[in-house]
Amino acid sequence: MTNTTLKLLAQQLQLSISTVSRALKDHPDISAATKAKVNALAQSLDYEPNAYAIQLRTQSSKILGVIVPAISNLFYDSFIAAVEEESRNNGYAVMILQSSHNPENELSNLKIFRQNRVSGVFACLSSSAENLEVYQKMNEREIPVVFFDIVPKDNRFTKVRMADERCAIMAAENIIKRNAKKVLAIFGDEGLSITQKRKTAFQKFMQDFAPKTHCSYAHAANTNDAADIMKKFADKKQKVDTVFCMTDEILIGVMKTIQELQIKVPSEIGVIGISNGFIPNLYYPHISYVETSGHELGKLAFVQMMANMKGGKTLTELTVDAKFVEGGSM
Amino acid sequence: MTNTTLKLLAQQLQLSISTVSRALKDHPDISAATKAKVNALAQSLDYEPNAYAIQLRTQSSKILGVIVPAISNLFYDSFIAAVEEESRNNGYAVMILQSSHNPENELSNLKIFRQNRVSGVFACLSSSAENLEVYQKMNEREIPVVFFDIVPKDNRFTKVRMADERCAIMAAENIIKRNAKKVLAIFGDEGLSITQKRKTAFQKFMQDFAPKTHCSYAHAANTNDAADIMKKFADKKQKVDTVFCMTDEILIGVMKTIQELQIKVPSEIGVIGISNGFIPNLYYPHISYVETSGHELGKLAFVQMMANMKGGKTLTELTVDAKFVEGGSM
DNA sequence: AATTTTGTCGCAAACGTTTGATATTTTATA
DNA sequence: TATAAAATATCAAACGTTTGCGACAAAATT
Repeated sequence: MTNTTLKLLAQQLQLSISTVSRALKDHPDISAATKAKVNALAQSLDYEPNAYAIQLRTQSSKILGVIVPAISNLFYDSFIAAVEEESRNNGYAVMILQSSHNPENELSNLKIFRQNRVSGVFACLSSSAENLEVYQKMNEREIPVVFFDIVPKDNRFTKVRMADERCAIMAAENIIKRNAKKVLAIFGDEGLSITQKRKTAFQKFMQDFAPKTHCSYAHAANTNDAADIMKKFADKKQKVDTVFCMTDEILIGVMKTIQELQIKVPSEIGVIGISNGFIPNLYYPHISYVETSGHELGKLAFVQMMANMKGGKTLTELTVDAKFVEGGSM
Repeated sequence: MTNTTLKLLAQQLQLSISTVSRALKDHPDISAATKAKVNALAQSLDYEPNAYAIQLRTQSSKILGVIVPAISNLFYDSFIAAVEEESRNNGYAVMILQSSHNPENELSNLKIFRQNRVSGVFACLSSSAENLEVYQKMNEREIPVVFFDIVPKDNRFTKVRMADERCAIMAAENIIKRNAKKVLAIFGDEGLSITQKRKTAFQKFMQDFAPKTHCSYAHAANTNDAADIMKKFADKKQKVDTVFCMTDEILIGVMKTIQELQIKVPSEIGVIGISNGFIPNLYYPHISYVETSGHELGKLAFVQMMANMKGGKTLTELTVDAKFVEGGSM
């Protein structure tokens, strides 16, 4: 079955293509009678405007691109969900590509976006090795880029992210409030700026406000690493009374060890994390956490995108605030 | 900055547009010398073919659509991830839309796909009220549809899904092996065919092979429901010794109650689920589960899509097999 | 009655490609 | 040396829209 086009409608109605086009868009030049006829036929023939032709003609697509390290991730999936929702409500469709933490994929994904002439891209850097010229090139082509979560240091770009320092400090506050004496703080990939920000803020805060609290620092690349680290610090000699987990992956690893060794929470050990809340609520008692909402971030990113597309360049760095959610683990 | 087009390249090289086009595609008609020149200029001017023009001209897009109830979901996110990966490796980009379990959204999403002339769509039904004419219309327009997970009964369509009956039976087998006497089996939304299939198979198997085992059946719409149900069955009078959870959501709820009441797993209660494995491994001991891999299903769906796009209609219903993964909860 | 305004509609070019047919030059064959 | 064959490059139409401009009638204004 051949697709119905403006031309086809025009032929059947003995009208010109332009008249049909205008009728369908409710253009004032066209009489009500004609509009009615056109709409009726379009309806019965299932006319669907060809987005390609429109985009080619108008040089503007209604598609936004999202690059994410992985779709299957508790934080990014909710970010994507939020962006998709906002987009759809504003007449945009979303194209999602994953970089799998691989800069090469990131590049080829960007290429796909360029070829599909997306009208904007949300990007999360896949590695600490920032390859920014590509993004700069996007901007030169008037394709706004909004970075999220893992953002470049460079301030030629628009960025939205969690209030990383605030998150870390909030966690530290609650650790101090618990009157912890020996703290284990496990952070993520050392290469990422997000890690550095959180760690620096945490460290400084602890030194300033609880100089007598002994803090150990560790980095875990994944869940198993975190479980191992926790194991090491759970033995008699260096037993810690509070553990801070920078990510969900780390929290999961830590909890694995805690459950395995049957350490009591919160009496024997206090646990606090940074999370969107899903994982912390899986345990009993619920783990206390500083909330970072992928959903919120997605919504913020979207308004930034719209702002960038409408007005001139708004080279801001916005953060979404964090809040502490009391579980029963502290 | 204006985009570089074939026309621009042609002008600068004093060649015709068609020559440039053919040179870039390594067409045998064009001499090596010309090809070299063209490629060099294209490179230095960052030429990117305009996907819209190509799609308009060739009437075929390199975009696939995915409709999913929710992106932020432990099963669907891995399905999406797999489809995206396969697609990218085959030169396709993926457009993802969520229906939020709402048939209306499902319809408008399909519209977006039609207007963007996607060359195929993966669809997961958003409700038991199957609105199939729309999908039939897609097929008539030669846009293949591959249903996944929640599929229509109608056999005019291509479907891939988990081997639902097998999953349930495998779980039942392991329950019998444990020598369970009082079983609580919690299933999901009663309206979905996937629930019916699993429940029927489970029930029949238990009756046939362990007629003396007492089974209670319940349905939970979400995590909290499951937690409540579990609470009811954990009291003295009707204490169960084994619980079967049809979904991750249910498992989470059940485990919440189990942790809260400090019931020992597996000595006091055996727990078994159907899952992709992420959630079961969060607990200690790991929960035994029948594995249903969204990733596997995604890969299967993709090959079905390719088959449908190449050859004629292959109206098959394929299932991906399940396997039992021993945790320590049985 | 002559002129202007208003209401409808059509013409044609453009967006950036692809591709069958055709033209031109070079090389090989008779 | 003439002629066929091969190599190379060009022409022009088409894909389905949008949109500035012009055309023509009927209605309104002088």
